[in-house]
Amino acid sequence: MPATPSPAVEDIVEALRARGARVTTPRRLLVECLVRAGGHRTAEELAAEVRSAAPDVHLSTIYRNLEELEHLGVVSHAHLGHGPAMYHLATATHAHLVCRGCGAELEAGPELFADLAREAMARFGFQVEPYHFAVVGSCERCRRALGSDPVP
Amino acid sequence: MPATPSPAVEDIVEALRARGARVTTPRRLLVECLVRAGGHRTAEELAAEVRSAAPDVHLSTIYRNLEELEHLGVVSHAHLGHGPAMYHLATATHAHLVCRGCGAELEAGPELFADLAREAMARFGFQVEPYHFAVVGSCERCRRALGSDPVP
DNA sequence: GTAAGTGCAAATGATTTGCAGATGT
DNA sequence: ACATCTGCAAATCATTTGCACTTAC
Repeated sequence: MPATPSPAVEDIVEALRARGARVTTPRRLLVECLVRAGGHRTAEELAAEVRSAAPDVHLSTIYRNLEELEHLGVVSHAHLGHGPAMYHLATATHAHLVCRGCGAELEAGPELFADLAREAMARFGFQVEPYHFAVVGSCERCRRALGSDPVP
Repeated sequence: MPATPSPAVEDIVEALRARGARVTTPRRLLVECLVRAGGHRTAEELAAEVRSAAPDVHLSTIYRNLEELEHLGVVSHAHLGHGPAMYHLATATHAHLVCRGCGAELEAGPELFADLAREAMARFGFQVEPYHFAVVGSCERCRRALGSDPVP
């Protein structure tokens, strides 16, 4: 009973079918969750959301489908810290600044990495994808709280 | 029987003692390994090296000591991919570019992140430590091999 | 002597895998 | 029909923790 089948959902389902993959209930529900979520979710969170519509869907099914969708290029995942990976639509890709002190996450667009990307390409022929891992550091508040780092 | 007690080892051992920590055999051996290694090592690799001198040292002891040394500021660790964490002396800190295709690692100095760091500070008051996670991307060879990415 | 450190075994958390049965096409 | 998917249980991998025993100081 999902109210409004988002257009994006149909596009993705279509891509799955085109690939010869089958469109099953758990798979469709997962895609709907990802589209509805917008931002990033852990596999466990996605499983919980999917289960609210189909209680028997197993975590391993979520992982298998996320992997499938990742191969398809529809989904990607990022590691924001020591916890579980975060999954999101490839279209919602963005970099993260994560504070080591309080865990706060800041989102940043690709511009932040423009210079880094250019340098890496010029010096190493290396094409940066700055989205897979977070950039760790400390936010203003935490630096003040600790007071240990004399800001350069 | 370690041949030449590196000066750095003694400095670190001294710092441990100053902190009230005890200087045990596994601890001293671990510090020696880290100094000798220069580059990064997994906990498992360090355990293997330590065991060649003291066979009963347990992995958990290695982890506990790495944590201790990290609190002391002597050691830090980085995540270069989906495998285990890499540990190294804090003085040997550097950023990594890891190729998603072939796993090749390139080391880069802090200059690569100068612009990113400045921007993050200016825009978010966020102090970047670009060493905890690798920067993922693809090296020239892999991009050519796949041929899929028309380089911009 | 005594608290910090150690070895071991068992727990944890995230993710993966093998397999028998269910299901989309 | 038949391969693909799924649910489940068990395995794996990196890391952590509880506990009784050692050891540095």
